[in-house]
Amino acid sequence: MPRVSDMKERLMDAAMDLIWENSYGATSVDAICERAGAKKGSFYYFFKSKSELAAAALEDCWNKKKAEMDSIFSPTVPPLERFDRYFNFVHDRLAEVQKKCGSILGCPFISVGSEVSTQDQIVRETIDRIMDRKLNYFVSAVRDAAAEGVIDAPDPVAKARALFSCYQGMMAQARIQNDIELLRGFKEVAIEVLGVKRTSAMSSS
Amino acid sequence: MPRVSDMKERLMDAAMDLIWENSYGATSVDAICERAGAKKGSFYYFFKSKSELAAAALEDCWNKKKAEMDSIFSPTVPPLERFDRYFNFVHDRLAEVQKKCGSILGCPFISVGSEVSTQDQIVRETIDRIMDRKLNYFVSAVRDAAAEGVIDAPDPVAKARALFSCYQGMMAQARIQNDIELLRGFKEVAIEVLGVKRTSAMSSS
DNA sequence: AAAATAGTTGACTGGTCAGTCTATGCAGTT
DNA sequence: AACTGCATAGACTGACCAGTCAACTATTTT
Repeated sequence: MPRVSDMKERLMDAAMDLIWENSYGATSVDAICERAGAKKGSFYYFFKSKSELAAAALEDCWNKKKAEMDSIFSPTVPPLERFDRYFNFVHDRLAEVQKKCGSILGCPFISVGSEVSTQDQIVRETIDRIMDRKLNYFVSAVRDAAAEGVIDAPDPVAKARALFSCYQGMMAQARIQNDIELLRGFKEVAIEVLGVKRTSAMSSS
Repeated sequence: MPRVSDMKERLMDAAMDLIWENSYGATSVDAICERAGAKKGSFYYFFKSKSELAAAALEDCWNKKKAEMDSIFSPTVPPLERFDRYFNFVHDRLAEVQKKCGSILGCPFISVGSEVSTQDQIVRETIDRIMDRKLNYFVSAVRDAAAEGVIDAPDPVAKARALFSCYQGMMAQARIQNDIELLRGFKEVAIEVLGVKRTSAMSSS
């Protein structure tokens, strides 16, 4: 086999960075190439359009996060503690990114999804799929919590979806207001949304 | 005084329609002009940039909604019923828009806000202000509900914000999935987030 | 070393973008 | 009829946009 290249990776990473920080519409192919150190030709050698690259970049971004998600939402961890760990993890990650770029960027899937949903079916469907996979971690945790009797959840999917939406909403607001403090108190909101019984609160880290 | 023109209004309406249906980035000044039946010269006679028009259009959109909000959230209405009416109102409105344009568009402030927050301070601040005013309706209702004893709310602002985020998150998801059904069951979520006491549920319309 | 595969280069195209400018129309005032 | 303030017209600019293409380079296989 001839030489191998990491350019495809670099293009996806560059795209993800720029799209997350700015937006899909405000990110040009030229800008992506510049950041990746690629020329136009290379871009269109690996991807047949900007929208296909965006879909690939989002998918790739998810795949990189997946291992961490599996660890945080491991069935060996008590279900409510999974949420606790997850919210802390996201908070720390956003704070870290803020140091680099000066802004709270929130969840890229929600931002980009809202932006392109009516215009770009490829990207829309990719995000739809990713969000669904993300939701499933919540569903399992809610189910396990109900099985342990720490919450009541006659409809675990509905309850998981409620918590999920709530979290996504908070992140969108945090991005708009550029204020991470909104996410700080999310654990209390989660307890209320889940309807955690008074005897079995989450750890108070 | 010479002739009066409704062109400024028409430009704002056209901009709002296009931006809500597509996105800020995907909406060109030319497209706005075409829909408003205006020429470039008129556009730049009334607004000094695209971003200033967007801010004006969003502000104008809010002002048009304000009267309806005042009526829905009137202090003469029992506090929990205010939420009930509001969620129904938004649901019906989104369903109506869907008939015209084929998509569930969600909340324009959240979508546009997430899109432009890191790039356009004028628009960002406008949306920030609007969201805050919107939140205040929630805060008053939560306070009134607490005063009546139908919920416990040691921190009414936090509770209102939690419900608000939750609702915004659901709308963002409804847009991405193009599915209004997500909003149908929001009343039950609201009851849980607010922690409504079992004796005082919302009306079951 | 020749061939084949995998990746790179950068000039180029044609269209669209936000924004500018000068000329013009239209109504009420003097 | 001339003046004045508001509003419209639409051609124009130069930057930038996504995407194309034919020539080129580097590595491995035969």
